[in-house]
Amino acid sequence: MNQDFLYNIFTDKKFSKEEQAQIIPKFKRIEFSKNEFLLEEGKIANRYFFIESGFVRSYATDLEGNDISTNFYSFGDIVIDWPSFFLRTPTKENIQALTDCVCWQLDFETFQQLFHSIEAFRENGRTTLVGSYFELKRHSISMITDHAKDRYKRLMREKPLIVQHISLKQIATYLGVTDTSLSRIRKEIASE
Amino acid sequence: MNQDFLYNIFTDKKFSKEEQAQIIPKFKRIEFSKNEFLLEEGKIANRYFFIESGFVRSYATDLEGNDISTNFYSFGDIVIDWPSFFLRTPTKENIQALTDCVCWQLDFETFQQLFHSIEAFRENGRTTLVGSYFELKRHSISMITDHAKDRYKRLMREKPLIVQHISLKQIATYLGVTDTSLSRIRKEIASE
DNA sequence: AATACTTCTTGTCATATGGCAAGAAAAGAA
DNA sequence: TTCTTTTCTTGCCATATGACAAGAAGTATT
Repeated sequence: MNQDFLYNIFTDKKFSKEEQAQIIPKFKRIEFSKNEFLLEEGKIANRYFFIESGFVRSYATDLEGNDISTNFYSFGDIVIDWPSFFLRTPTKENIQALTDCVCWQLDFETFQQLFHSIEAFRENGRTTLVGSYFELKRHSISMITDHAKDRYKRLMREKPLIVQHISLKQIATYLGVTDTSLSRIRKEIASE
Repeated sequence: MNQDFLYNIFTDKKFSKEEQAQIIPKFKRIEFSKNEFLLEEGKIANRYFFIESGFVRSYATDLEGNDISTNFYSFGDIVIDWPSFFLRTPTKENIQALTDCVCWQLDFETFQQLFHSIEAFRENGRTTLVGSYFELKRHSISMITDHAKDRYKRLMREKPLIVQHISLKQIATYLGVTDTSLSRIRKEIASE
């Protein structure tokens, strides 16, 4: 039950000792086995997580039943379905452990209590959400302006751990290409 | 200086009379002429707006200097660069009036004061931000799963005003196609 | 080690969309 | 109105990427 991990999320720089003492003990350690779901499509996200170890993927399912990776998560990342968590609506995504994981979770009700009572906590939460928004927009613009190869190169540069640990097919849907194409792209890059 | 418009944004359902009285007078009416910028790349967004009338577009500029529409705004919409406004960083987008506009603006400092003092205001703000996130994700997934023609049809269905008032070129970059392609798509749809 | 299963690679061919350029149409300026 | 500029359409050809299928490589299971 070592909470050191959480002290690196809610750091001294942003939170007073008292605030840390109010926030950190509210998180509950939870383990997921490989392939287990952190959240399933259709359910309301009643909690969110920080990942201490392991890899996680979120994905949406299109009309033909193909899944599209929407994000990958690893050490230190927050895993949350923002719309479902805050709008209290059924999620459209699945979030699944790709490996065994250790996470720290907080439920919605506790979140609300902290959010409305601790200014630093809500500033921090807002910053995190806006950070996710920013990343999503970058990805979205990249889908328009960049070719598949450049998108893959950027992913390699910015999230090398993902590229190393996640299967080609799952990365391909994240980049908006087929696994066939991504395999060819990898080949080209290897011979550059 | 008729504030009826703002009472439809901060409705009775979500805000008490007292809260409305604290919030609404803080907004300042402002007009923009066609082509005027509400925000320019490189600057920090120190305010945001609600549009009472007119059309607005936000766009990013890629490496070759082409602009990519990231969003369109009309009556009742909030116009804000979330990352720049909240992270206090220079924006990467331009936001420009496509027609003469009437807006209501709130500056960051005033926003902060309201955000931290009125619970309903911050719940509302959070909801709005998450709504934007959700829309962005839908658009992003649509870029991967749908063909250009379907993306255009959806835009026609969901934002008919945009399709009617915004130029083909600007819609094209939003949909991630060339103006040439969009012109052909329109032709096909017309003959269906 | 042998079997089954999933993931990755590679070939062939198809197709959605891009690039470029020339007009046509529409909008704005004089 | 006339002139100018911008926006939109259309033709021709190029190309990035998809679809499908077969095999290879890797991983898991017994």
